[in-house]
Amino acid sequence: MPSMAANKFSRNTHQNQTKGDFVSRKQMIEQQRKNLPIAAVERRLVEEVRNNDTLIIVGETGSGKTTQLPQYLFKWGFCRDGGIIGITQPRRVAAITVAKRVAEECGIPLGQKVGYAIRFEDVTSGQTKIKYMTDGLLLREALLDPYLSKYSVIIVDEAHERTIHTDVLLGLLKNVQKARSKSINGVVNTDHNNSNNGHALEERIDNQNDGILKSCQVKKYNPLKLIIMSASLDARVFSEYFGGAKAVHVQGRQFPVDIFYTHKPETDCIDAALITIFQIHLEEGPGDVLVFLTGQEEIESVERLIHERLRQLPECSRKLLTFPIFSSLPSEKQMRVFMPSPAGHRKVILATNIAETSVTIPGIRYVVDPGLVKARTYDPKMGVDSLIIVTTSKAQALQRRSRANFLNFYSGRAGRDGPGKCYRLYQESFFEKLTDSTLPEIKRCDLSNVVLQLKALGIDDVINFDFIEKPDRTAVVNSLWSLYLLGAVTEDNKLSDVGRQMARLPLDPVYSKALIVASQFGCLKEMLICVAMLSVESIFYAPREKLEESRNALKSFASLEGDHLTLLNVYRAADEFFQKNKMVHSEEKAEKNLRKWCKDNYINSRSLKHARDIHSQIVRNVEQMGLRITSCEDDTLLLRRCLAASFFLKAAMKQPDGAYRVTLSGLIVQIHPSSVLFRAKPECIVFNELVHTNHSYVRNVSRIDYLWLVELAPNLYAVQD
DNA sequence: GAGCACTGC
Repeated sequence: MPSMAANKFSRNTHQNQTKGDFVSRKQMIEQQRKNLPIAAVERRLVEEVRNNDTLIIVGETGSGKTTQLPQYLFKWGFCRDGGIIGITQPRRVAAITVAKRVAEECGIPLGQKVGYAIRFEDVTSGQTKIKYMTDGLLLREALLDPYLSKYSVIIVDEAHERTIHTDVLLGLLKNVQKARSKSINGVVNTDHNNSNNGHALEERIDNQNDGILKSCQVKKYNPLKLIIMSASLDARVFSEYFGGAKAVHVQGRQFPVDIFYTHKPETDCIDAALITIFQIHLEEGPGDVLVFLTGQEEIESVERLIHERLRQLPECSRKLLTFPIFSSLPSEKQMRVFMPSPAGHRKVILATNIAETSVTIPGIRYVVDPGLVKARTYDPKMGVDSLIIVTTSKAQALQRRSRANFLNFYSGRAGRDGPGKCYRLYQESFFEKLTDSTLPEIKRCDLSNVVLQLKALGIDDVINFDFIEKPDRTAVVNSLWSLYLLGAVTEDNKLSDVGRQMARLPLDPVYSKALIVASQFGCLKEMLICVAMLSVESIFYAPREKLEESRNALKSFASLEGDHLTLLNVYRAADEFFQKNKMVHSEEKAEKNLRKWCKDNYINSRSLKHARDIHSQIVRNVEQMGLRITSCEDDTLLLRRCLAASFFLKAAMKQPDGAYRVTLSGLIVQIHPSSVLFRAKPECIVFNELVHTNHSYVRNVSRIDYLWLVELAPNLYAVQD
């Protein structure tokens, strides 16, 4: 009996136990590594990397490419000249968990040879040779070290996801690679076809610091090896982008999943999902169910309907438990999906696409996929974000199917308990019509930050930048225009000194500018808090069943002057509570009490923590920039004038019918119901977010005086007749 | 009267 053996074992001395565990664990890891599909092609892969400056690796999930390839490259000498192997991930959790696993495989503590770096957390050291990080972080590093000189190999993982960071990074790396190989050959590129950006990088280094270029000519950077890893159905896009780079395929290993389609099109997705859930529950063998829904509202109504129908079933068939999960759900409630179901019970997890990649839930055998997703789109002309429900791509459908990882969890062996099952609530012919992959993010979001970053990297001609896929031209032009209005670029489209300062801050350009404006107004202390709070997801948490309580809690922080001052009040109250606690308790205990305080006040503690982290980071940033952090104390009028001076691009005037007209675009909008000004309806407002859902809503709103706009942004505003 | 998912020296 395994459990008895374990008991006996634990009675051994501590030393023996550790040693015994260590040896067996080590052997187990060795065995697992050898069994990975990628292990069979180690030598070949290393040869391909040696022979190709850029290599595309297409590996299905379960191939082991993310954990193994960096170790192979290290073993075969790709760090010999002191270079580092950098591996980028689109998500923080992935960077952390993979780094931990690789350190364990190497049998060394994390942060030595193997480490990771993400925002707010750097677990690397001088010895680190294999560094996992987020792609956004590598972009930031490039601002300080345009040649990315410490890396000998950069691996861009999950490139098929085509996040905005990945796309910008690919363009940048292409330039860096070109510039570094030129530094060796000492040859000026005469290839006019594509020389624009490579030159830009050199010119920038020329202009900025002769020392760097000289040292680079002397030092002669090693060529940069680039590896693009993708699980894409189609490697051609990457290969063509990198001048016909070689692509190799690595086999994956997935647990078998049977796919079922409907016979006819479904008109009511919620109803179809419910029927499927109960069909699985009543007719199928053990295993939990994962249902993909579009948002919180849909999740909550499906949950209600499941409970209603359960009550109509006989007692013995009611052993079904529901667990919602979506991003704004507080962490402790999110965690519930990981609890094993009580004996004899089946779990149904109702999830948004958070469960597609970000959260891996063990024990799922059945996936229900209605084929829909709520996605963000952006209208560059109006500056409006929209959340619309669209069909998934084929790649998304495959990803959802792969979440049926039941066997992985219970036995680690395929085949023993039969395959997983994926129920697609549409017809097979419908699947064939889906697009291969999701529209890259760069085609559907505001680009002012991307444009600012590229300019800070010395790429002035952003419109002609060699993107893997060009963003909408008007989106780039409009970003340039708003950066010009913010004073970040000059009339001849060059980065200004203010723009260079703004680019150093890890914030939306409008918020970076607000800090600079606030330092002139003497309210930087307050603006640092506002901007940190505006940079995170919703601070307030209002569960449907406790709407009244949460509304009362909000009242104690609410300011009649607007959401910005309300957010400031929340931050100050939380900070005061925390500081008082720290005087009598340990830091850890104080943090725990703060989480409790958040819960009592219907505040999302994860969001608040994030805001506090951002706050301390940008405080350091502005100090380095030499800005003085002065406070306006209780002069909220001054602070609101500063908000007007900072957010003048997003102002709106009340109309006779109570709606608002956005001053620059003419768009008619409503104040979002979550705003403290929802009922007050002041004459003139500034706001930070414009999202179209059922209506066009503005969020994070403050009351201002129209005359302030005339005074503080005279180029755009005149006295009204 | 309402909130897809990520990310930043």
